[in-house]
Amino acid sequence: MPELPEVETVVRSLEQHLAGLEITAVDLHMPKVIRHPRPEIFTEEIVGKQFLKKLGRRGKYILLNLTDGLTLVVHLRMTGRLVYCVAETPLEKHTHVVFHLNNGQHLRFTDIRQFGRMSLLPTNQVSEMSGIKDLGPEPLDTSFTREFLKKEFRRRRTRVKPLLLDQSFIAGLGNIYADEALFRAKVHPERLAAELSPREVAALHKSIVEVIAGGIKHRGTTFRDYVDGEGRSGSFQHHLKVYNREGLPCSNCGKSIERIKVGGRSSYYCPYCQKK
DNA sequence: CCCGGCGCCTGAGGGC
DNA sequence: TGCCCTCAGGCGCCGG
Repeated sequence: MPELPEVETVVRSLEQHLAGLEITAVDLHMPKVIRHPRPEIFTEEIVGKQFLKKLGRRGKYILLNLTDGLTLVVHLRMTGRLVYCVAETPLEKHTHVVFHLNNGQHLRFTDIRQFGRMSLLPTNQVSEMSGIKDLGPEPLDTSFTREFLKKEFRRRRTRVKPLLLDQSFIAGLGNIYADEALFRAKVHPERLAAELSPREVAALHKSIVEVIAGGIKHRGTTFRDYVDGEGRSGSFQHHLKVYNREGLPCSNCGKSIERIKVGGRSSYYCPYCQKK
């Protein structure tokens, strides 16, 4: 389930391969993944364009910048993969889009669950795209300050876990990194955001930044589906303290990690270290 | 504003 | 070398 660190890793790994390459043809095996424009127009417009040196990311959205002022926006959702590979690589099952490149290689989009989507639009319209327009600050941006978190938490009437998953509040956190950040800050996922102490908010701010930076440093978390732009797994799963660790001992106190539903999502936490 | 629930999908894993 | 059911969770959408 690609979250900010996974998406950032994909972008960085693709950047070094795609710069300057031209898209010569597109095989569209699953037209519904193209959200905009209509599939036929999509192919027509993207063929002949080259990837720029600098690709981008906003929240969990991959921004593949192209010549002629266009950007290919890709969201991997749950099981999507965007991988650069030699053309001879056997077509993996669930390969929905193949971009042929002028060096004979491929950029392939595969997605078991078919939730992932892509759009082609003018670069200057990306920030206004639905899904991107309302994103909150990037956790690693200078705009994501302790004061921002304090101010926003104070006026929200919701529990802290769903708030961390709300992309219009902070961009890029998903279930894994939200649970890890809460554990490291010793905050119970069901606590009301407005009721956190200044000390807790400060700790949570710090732990969000640390856990996201740690995820990027270890090239993402791979449980099953996630790989980077070269098909390589990440290793942050070895550094997780609570996520997917139900019944295992807490690294801090030794008590058993528990799983509850908060806002309809699994939340892993330590009932001793993260008191309600 | 805020919440819960559904739909989209496939495959893994548990119970029997 | 089964079968059925639940669940995994990102996001858009809908209704209360």
